[in-house]
Amino acid sequence: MYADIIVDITHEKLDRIFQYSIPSELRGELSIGTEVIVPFGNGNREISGYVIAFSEKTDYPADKIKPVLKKAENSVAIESRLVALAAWMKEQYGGTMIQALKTVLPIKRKESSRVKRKVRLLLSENDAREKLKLYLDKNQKARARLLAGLIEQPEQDYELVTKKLNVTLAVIRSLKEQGVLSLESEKVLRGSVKYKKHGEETVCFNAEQEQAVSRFWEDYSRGIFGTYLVYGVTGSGKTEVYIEMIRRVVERGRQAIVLIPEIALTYQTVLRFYARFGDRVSILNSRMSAGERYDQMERVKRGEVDVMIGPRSALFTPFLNLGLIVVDEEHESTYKSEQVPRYHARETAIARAQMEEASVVLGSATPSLEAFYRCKTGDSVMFELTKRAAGQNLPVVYTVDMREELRRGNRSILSDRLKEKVRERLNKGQQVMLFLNRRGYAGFVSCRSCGYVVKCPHCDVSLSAHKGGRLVCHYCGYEEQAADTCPSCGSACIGGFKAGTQQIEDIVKREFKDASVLRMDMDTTKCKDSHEKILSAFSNGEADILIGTQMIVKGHDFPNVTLVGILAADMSLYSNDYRSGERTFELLVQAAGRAGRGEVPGEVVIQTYSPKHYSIRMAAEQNYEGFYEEEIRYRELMGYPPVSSLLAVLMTGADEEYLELAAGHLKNFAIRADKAKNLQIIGPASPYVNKVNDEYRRVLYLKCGEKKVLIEIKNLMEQYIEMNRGFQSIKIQFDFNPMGVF
DNA sequence: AGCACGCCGACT
DNA sequence: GTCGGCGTGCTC
Repeated sequence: MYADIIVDITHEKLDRIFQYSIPSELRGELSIGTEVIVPFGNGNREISGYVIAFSEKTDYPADKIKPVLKKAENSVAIESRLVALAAWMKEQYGGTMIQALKTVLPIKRKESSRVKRKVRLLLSENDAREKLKLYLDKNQKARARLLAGLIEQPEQDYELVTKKLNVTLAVIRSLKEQGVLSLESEKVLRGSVKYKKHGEETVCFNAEQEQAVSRFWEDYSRGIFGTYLVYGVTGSGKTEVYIEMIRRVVERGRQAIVLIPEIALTYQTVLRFYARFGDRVSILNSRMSAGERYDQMERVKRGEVDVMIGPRSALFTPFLNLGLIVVDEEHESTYKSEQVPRYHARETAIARAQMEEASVVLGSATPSLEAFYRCKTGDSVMFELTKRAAGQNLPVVYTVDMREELRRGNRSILSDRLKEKVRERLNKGQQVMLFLNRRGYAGFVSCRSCGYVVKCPHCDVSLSAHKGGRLVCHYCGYEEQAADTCPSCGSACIGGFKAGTQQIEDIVKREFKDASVLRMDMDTTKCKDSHEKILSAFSNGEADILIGTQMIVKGHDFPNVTLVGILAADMSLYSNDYRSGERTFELLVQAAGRAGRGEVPGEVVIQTYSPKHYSIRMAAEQNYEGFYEEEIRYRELMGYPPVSSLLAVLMTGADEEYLELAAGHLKNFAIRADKAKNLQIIGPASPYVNKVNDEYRRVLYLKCGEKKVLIEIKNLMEQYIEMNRGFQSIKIQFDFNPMGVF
């Protein structure tokens, strides 16, 4: 009997099974998922690993097999179920088993995992240059390379240095001994949020809520663990429904996970859970340190927690008897991981629930096409909540055709109707929200004479103009000062183009001189709590108008907001992204939902250049089903998810020509591997953003009606990539049903 | 990742 | 010849 072990080191070459013999004293002690200490390599360094399977036979020479040393101390007995889930994720989303395990396993290293290693030059520039000369004379190439790199940029990340300059730890060490550089590690620790305990509330359910809970409970009691979609407009009391379902599940001695998009945005929701379940609730937060997360997981394992609330990663809470997973605001794109494995929390929640005999409840006011499609095909049961709990009415929506405005000679970003409405509200002492769709599009700087656009030297994106003449790259943070004349033709006609939130702030301030204005976007919320501060300032009535991007439309009720203006509703509509219609609809409905949350009925003004587009029309009518019908027809026609499956293969490399070549080879391989010829292969194409951080990118799309086929092809491609050394200098990632096109 | 091994230019 | 830097390959 041998134990198949995955060694806990992040490196692709070690991402495979190593077999160890099991000494007699450990027999029966080990199970799948146990963390163990094993001897490894020459000199038998002791490292940790996870048992992922047991096998009777081995292909490896028996005399070379070493025994497992012991179980890891304070070994987090990670549930074998989580290892199984990791295996499922690896299969579904690609990547290595190690990567999958790392996303699934509780964080065990107390603080050290948050440590970042940095290399810093200790010499002055002159001394360094002298030293560099010395190295070059001695023909010490690696040292010279490293030093030259450090002269350019005296402080760098360890990983960056080793990769970019292609030097090994040995080189860095010897330079350290010579006093040329220092290798330091930075610890990052942050405080947690404290939650107050509240008294219990009594809740009365309306008929729809009652029906949802009882239908769910009927199934649950009979041992039917299904997937449900709570489709309810904002303010229809979804949270109460979740809480009641969880209460019943917890009463049966099982635990529940509640996934929410971002903790800060649903602070009020969290408080409600806290009020109901007290300290049996634990909260995971993206701002928490590894140590704090670890403590939470320890509490979970000691059985002190019944309900875990948190973002995507909370899905992997090691509950022993998981009974229910709630995915709130299920349509949110933050549920899709941007790192390998690029899993979707909704799909993964459903998979985990099936493995552990638990139910899944999805909730949204604007369900994802995927979730709604599941209901149509009978894979999920839908509960509809149509009544706003407090009995408020839906807002009145006006659509303004901006082409018409232009024809009438209004060249402002604000339509006459919106201006008039804003003034009306200001006179009444009510608040207004102005919402700008997407920041990235606006504010780029171009030359009106020759058309030159100022771009980031490291990424293929235009720089955005900020206050004080700074030009900033939103991808890598690069900054430069804006030039007075065009660097290409010398013309003075160079300047900012279109409007970002900053420009709109200026325009609004000019238009409504007596109103106080707050702005909320990526720049004003960089600081830790600034997000909360701006929202609470607005909530307290410290400003009349709030201007912002996506982030102002989610969470937080502002009872005094009676007008919402959507400035450029179609800004994201005509990118060639297959989800743009869905995203536009979602945003518009959510933004409109901000109006009239108090007693005064709300109004919404949607400014658009394409008032006939179904996303905008249906959003104005608040008609989800109408939108769904149109959108699903389009997805069907084009073979996009959820009707078909789409696999994006992302390739990144520093050498563009070589990347192109490799991408072509991979495409040809896919064509050959697709024996039944039921695959549609598109590309390799240059993504919209062609270069990030000096690395070029290419993308290949594979479409197929059957997901199984795509997964098989993905597995074959992974093998092919591993076998051929030509792919070594290229990073390849798989992304199933990506959140957009690249 | 980390360690040993072996190649190759530089220097006693 | 030998010393030391640096790339390469292996780890059950």
